Amino acid sequence: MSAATPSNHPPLLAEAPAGADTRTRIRHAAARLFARRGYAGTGLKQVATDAAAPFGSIYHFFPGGKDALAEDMIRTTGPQFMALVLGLLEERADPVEAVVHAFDSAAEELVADSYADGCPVATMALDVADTNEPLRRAAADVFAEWLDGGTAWFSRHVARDRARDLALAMIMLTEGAFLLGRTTRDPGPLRAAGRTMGTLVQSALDATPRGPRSR
Amino acid sequence: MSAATPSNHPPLLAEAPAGADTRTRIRHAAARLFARRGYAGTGLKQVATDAAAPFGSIYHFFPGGKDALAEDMIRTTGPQFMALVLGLLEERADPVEAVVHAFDSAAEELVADSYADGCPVATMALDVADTNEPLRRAAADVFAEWLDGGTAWFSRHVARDRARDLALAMIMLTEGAFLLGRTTRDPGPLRAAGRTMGTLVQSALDATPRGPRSR
DNA sequence: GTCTATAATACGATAGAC
DNA sequence: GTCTATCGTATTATAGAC
Repeated sequence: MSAATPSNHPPLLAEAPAGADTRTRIRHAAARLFARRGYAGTGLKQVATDAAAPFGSIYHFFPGGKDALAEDMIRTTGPQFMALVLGLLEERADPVEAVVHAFDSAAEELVADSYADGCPVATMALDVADTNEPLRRAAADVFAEWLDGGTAWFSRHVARDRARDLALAMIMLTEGAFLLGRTTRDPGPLRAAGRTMGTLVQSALDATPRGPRSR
Repeated sequence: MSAATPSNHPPLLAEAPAGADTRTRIRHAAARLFARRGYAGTGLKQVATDAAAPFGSIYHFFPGGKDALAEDMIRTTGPQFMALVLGLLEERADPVEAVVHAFDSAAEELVADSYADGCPVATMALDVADTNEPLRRAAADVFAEWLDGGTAWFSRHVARDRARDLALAMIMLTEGAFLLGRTTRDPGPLRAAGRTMGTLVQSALDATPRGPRSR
């Protein structure tokens, strides 16, 4: 029923659409660069170049400068990334198959884009965790939303406290798998993370003998 | 038997010893800054300042400049970090208790250092994965060593293919937990990762009815 | 070996013409 | 709103005195 689109994944970090306006082009270029090169490693000059926009336009649309652009990027790509994962989970009805499938799909995409794009907020989060409090909070808010959303999803199958731990494990395994996958240029970690999540979901299901929600 | 030292953890990213020579002071200062602020976010001038060393000494001891310093940092702190984790695992005889205890200890340390220090190579790895091939390879080598070491450790209790997946899960959960913990300023993810690893090890043990090694 | 001065370049940010 | 020129200030790296 819900297994609709097989794999027409949203671009997420793709270039801006053809006739996009300047502001949109800047946002897309910044998202790509921040995700791939980190906060300090991204220069606004290159953002303007990649966006085919004049340098001054960055400060016209984002008066807060680099920090405003970075916070906008974290708060927009964060929810998009969660929506993408939740969409993959919906492609399989069985929860064990769903998590395995989601990670397998992520593994395919990582290979497809030459190991360039993983989690759009992880690099930024580590870069700013100790140096930029507003950006750290933005990343923390994103992770908190992910945890809520993941807990809600797993709560359809297991008790809430177990669902929360499953959601946490899902986020941590995703982040760790992308870190290893991008660094070693190997989709294996993502697939292994899928197998691991399958085991964890199965264990939680086994410990939840009744119907979907126990309360 | 092996449960010797309770928690006298090595410093890892601490300042250089009192009478340390210039080269050692530079290495320690660079390790701290690279781990906390990332590759592009770390300036060699500040490395010299923190090391209480003249700026030119950096290029005297590390003719390769910033890249040489960074690669040295990755290849030295990487094995140190694995040794620290393996040491924590040795503090409990039962493998399930061992992984739970290791993550609980890591959670304590993260709080103790005000959420500053997590994995010393993760931030660097994400920063350079797409921009600096030699450093990316250095980080990949470190992760490969961790995987081998972790597989060997879990192979004492379960079959080798299961041990490898457990080691992968341990690395990924560790990285994900430090990412979430540092970003949200919460030791909860590390403790949750410990519970999750405990579940996984128990599942693997249940599937390995015979003695320690099945082959 | 230790330390300083400086070169060459890139950065974020701003001013101001159009 | 679009675009360019420029201001300070960082950066990495080097040259050279001591």
